[in-house]
Amino acid sequence: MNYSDLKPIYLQIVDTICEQVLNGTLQSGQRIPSVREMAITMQVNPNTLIRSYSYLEEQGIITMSRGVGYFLSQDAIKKVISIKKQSFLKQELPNIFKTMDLLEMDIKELTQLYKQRSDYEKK
Amino acid sequence: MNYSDLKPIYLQIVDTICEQVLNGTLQSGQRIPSVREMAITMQVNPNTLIRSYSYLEEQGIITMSRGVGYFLSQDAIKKVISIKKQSFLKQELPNIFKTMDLLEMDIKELTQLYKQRSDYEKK
DNA sequence: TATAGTGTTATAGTTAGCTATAACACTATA
DNA sequence: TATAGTGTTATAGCTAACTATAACACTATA
Repeated sequence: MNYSDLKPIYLQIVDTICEQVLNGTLQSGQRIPSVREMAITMQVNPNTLIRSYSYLEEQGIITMSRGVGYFLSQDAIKKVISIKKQSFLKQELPNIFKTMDLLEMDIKELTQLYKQRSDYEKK
Repeated sequence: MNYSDLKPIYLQIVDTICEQVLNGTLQSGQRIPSVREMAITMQVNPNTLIRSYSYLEEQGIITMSRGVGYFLSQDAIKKVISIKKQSFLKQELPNIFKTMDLLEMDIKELTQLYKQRSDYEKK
């Protein structure tokens, strides 16, 4: 993991896990790696990882059985998508459009950039 | 000012000042409010504000004369635009496109959202 | 040259985030 | 029931960001 400075590590881990839910690395309903395991994978202190897991639990994306482990909710994918979509539409998008205004960049230019990157970045 | 948690206040202030450069509230070559004044305006400690000003100075957007004050560089607007553009293209845009993939949102949908908000948000 | 207005630095204290380390509590199971 | 693997909590210490407050240094100017 490459952690950036501007976002707390525990939230960056949340993002990583959400991605893994969406891309199928982690499967709905299944158990996810234990706190200690994941802490090692993410090269992070167990306490920090618990923050990530607790956060995901609050959001209803994972659930916990004491002494057993954490599990993805049945509708984990739905939840992740709905949360991501919400924050994209309400928080990120307004900022993006604002920046575009400042840079005097119109939607046409953005479309070009989108298509360009599709040529080589997309799977 | 409404400060968010995820970005240091001094950087949020940097953003605010950059905006004011671009929208003409602050004029190229002119003096900008003193550390103390701006600290009050931004409802922030002078030390914090010095961080913002120092950061802007490093970027070449403002310059300092001891005992006199801070001034916008002659080419402040150019510098702000070039820095913003750089970070938009290299940092933000890739993330935006990535999120769009995750949400299975295509450029068409984004264009619609862009045009919608134009109807009521834009000046 | 005194002074008001600049920027600057220092001290001390708070908080959030993170770390290392250790101990504790619960559960499944051999 | 012992034990290995879960999650949990606690202690102590670090750093970055921020705050309050005060003192210091430089510059323009009355």
